[in-house]
Amino acid sequence: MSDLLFSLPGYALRRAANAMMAELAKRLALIDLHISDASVLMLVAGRDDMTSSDIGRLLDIQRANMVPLLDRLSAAELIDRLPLNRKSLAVVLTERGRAKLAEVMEVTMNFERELLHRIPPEHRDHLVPALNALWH
Amino acid sequence: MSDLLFSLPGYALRRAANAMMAELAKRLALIDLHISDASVLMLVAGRDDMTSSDIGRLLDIQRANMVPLLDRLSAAELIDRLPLNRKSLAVVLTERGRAKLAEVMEVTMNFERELLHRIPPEHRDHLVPALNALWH
DNA sequence: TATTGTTATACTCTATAACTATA
DNA sequence: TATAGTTATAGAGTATAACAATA
Repeated sequence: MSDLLFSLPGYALRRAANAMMAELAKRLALIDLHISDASVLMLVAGRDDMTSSDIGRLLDIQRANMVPLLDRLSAAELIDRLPLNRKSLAVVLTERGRAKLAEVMEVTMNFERELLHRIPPEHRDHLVPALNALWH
Repeated sequence: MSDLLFSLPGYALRRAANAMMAELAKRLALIDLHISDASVLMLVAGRDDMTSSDIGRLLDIQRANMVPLLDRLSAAELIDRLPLNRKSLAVVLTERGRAKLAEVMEVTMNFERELLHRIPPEHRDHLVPALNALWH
């Protein structure tokens, strides 16, 4: 029964995700970002029409939980919020935000390359399609 | 750049794990268990020599965080704690714990079967080996 | 009526430090 | 010296309800 647990796809998925997140969080902490911060910076890059609600829907983050996240990015002067109309605000990168995004890209791309490299070649190309089938 | 995020293995891993955990948590809540509770029940099944520290090491849960978890299982009378020596306690299933384990197995096996079934056949057998390479 | 942004709140999971007692 | 069990605490992520203002 003990061994059964470690053979379950769900358990392997959980442990792999936890290990990956812990490692990525450490690397992003070196540039003073949370994982969700980095996702938001990548998502709004080159756009000027994404609202807080839009971002939340795309990243599966509740509207209410976007508030402290965007406050944090705003306090670090990485984003501005520009009125789209009298109700909505667009989240856009500042100059400093674009510079930080370049750091995010370097950390992320190195990390993702190392991640894939740990997977035996015969399984490598199957991971993303298999994972996407579980949440798309 | 926005599209890049959704193509990253790390991001797919995170979203797939979150979706899986949310679904599993819902099903286990129907039998009044947290995900970690179910893991512990499966791990100690048929054994009488696993300490809290042993379980924590195997499941990657800090010793300190095992305390409320085992207190919860103990309060539900699913486990007993028997002295192994004057320092350590073995976590063992009670009669009620063995009955609950049977429910856990039914929920878990149905869930894992459905999970695998969502993955296209050509990718299915690659998921667990790929995931295991990321944390083993 | 539905949606946006927000406040308040609570719960789970996780991480660290420190302490006592025993190996 | 190292390990087991525990307490206390803090940070991070997440979920829900409610509100005012605007679409």
